[in-house]
Amino acid sequence: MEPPKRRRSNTRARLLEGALEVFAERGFHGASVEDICERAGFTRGAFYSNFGSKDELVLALFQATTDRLLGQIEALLPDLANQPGTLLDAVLGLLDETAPDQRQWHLISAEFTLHALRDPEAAEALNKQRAMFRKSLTRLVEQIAEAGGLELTVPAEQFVRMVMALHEGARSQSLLEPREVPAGSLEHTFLPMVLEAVSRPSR
Amino acid sequence: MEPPKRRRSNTRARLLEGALEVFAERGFHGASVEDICERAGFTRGAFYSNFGSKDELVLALFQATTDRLLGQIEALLPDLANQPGTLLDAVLGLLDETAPDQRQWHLISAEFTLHALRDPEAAEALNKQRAMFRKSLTRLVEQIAEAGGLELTVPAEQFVRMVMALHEGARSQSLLEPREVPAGSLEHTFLPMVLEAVSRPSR
DNA sequence: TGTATTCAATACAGAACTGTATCCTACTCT
DNA sequence: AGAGTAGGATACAGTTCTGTATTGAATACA
Repeated sequence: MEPPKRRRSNTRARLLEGALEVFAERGFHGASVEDICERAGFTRGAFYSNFGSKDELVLALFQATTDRLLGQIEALLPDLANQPGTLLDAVLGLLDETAPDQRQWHLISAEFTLHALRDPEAAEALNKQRAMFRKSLTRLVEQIAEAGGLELTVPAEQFVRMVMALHEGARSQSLLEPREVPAGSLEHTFLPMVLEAVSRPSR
Repeated sequence: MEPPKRRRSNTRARLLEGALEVFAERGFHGASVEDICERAGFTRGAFYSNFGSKDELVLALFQATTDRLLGQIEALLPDLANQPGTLLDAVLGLLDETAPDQRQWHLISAEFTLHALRDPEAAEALNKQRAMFRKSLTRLVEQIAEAGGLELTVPAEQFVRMVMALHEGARSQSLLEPREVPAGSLEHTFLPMVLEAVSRPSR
């Protein structure tokens, strides 16, 4: 058998993964601890040996996704900043590649957001995560703009907020009506216009 | 005492109202039938005398909000279409005035959407409601554009989809960070640019 | 005025869920 | 090889929730 530490952390990881799936399927309240354990191939004994409560699991899961997000950004940023392609390709690429499974990620993300809108502590955690993500995107925008000889007429962060807002709303529509709103269609139609409107050649 | 029919429908209305509040506070799964009854000032007897189950209540509540929305739109459209103001003022005005309590409406709306993303039947109902709302907005846009001598270079419905997506994402940010993102700020900053980009004087 | 009916309250049965306490198994370390 | 330990399974207690069945009160109607 495996050494115990690796075994334990593996169990924990599988429980977190199971929680991600089950939360996406049924929501936080709708998913029972037993559902999660079953999905991960364990019983509640394993769960309470790794987490103090369901609430604690939610926090841990949030932290885990935050860490994963951070790691992915660090891995992707250098490529996107230097490699060819337009500013928007880079920004939308980062948004998409950090959410490999669009549907699951959106469900979890919406669930977290809803939770945060009701719980100030969760809101703080979520806002920190979003601020971090936004900052990465903002820097990416600034770098590419400068490299391309462009100057923005609004703060880059404001522009990024707008992109994130549109992306979130558009994803919701795409998931609800995949035929009518193909993924990314709204972004690709309108964001070039916005970028055009807020940028000019730097002197 | 009241005549029984009025009494009954009043009870039903109060239960729906209570459900709206409690759902907004705790979410669908988090709110128990008893919570809802207590909020409305009744016991579960009243509830099961008016609704067959919690699921049925959710459907009824959705239908009720849909009806309310429809009524409000009909009341507002004539004013907005004819009275002065820009196209964007009219569109954003309609979006805002149909959601008097931004926070509660967003919570309920997000909850419904999440529900619909997991339940095809709910998705169909939600899509119908959204289609109706979108159609009203689209016609409003078309009317005002024509009256103002403007021509859109993209389908009006596509433009409206984009406005709705941005509005939804922006509202989420505003509720999470009211100080950093005042309500409506993203829309008012960027939508004029988009409109400028997709419209031209009609020949 | 008396009877029937409607609506909501109360009492209750059954299910599901959380969290705890105990036990068992497999690995570690000497 | 044998003792100790950690991780996970099993069994259980207590709570909470949904939904039903019954009861009581107020109104309509004859």
